[in-house]
Amino acid sequence: MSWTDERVEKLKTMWGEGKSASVIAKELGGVTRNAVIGKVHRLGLSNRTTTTTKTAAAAEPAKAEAAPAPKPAAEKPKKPAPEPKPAPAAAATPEPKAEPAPAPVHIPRSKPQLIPGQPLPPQPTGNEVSPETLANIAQFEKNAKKLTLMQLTERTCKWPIGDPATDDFWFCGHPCAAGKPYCEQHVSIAFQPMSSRRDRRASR
DNA sequence: CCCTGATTCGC
DNA sequence: GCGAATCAGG
Repeated sequence: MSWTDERVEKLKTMWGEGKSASVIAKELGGVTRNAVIGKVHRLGLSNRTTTTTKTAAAAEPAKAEAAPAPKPAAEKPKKPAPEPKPAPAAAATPEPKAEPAPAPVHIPRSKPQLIPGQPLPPQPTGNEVSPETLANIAQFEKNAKKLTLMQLTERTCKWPIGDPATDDFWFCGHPCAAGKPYCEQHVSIAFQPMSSRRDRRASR
């Protein structure tokens, strides 16, 4: 696959829309995310006010060019227009920038609601758990992996620990069973068939 | 571990 | 010019 005009244009458009390189690559097909990024750089439409690195921007303080554009007198009467390039991509970006994800985080210990029929509302219900188990969990959480939201995957326990309003907050991060959102420890207190709560007393 | 973009360098 | 490999941040 080569960079035809159409493909380049699509690349420009999508990049302008803030799509990630991998998404663009997938969309275009036949190219990798690296190819897309490489092309983006070659096209000169790099920084998009996005995340990551910025080492280049930071490491660019000592670059004071003395001769930006001397252009004294008529040299090349090729174009009377001083600025033929209005940079449409940048200009056509209203940038509403609405935060889509405020904090879809659930609070572990304060949700007495428990619907048995629900397929996957594994909301960590504040079920009454045996003190031992609770202490167990507490100890367990103390040496959790303390993963950040970014680091969570399908295989990491997504049990929130601490106060989301403070920096004293992280996710368990222990490996979780296939399909389960939490590790075994947290699964055990996450969904309790509520019948077990009654049984628990009987078993003691 | 997963993702992001940035940079390098052989082709 | 191209893009895989690598780097670096989150």
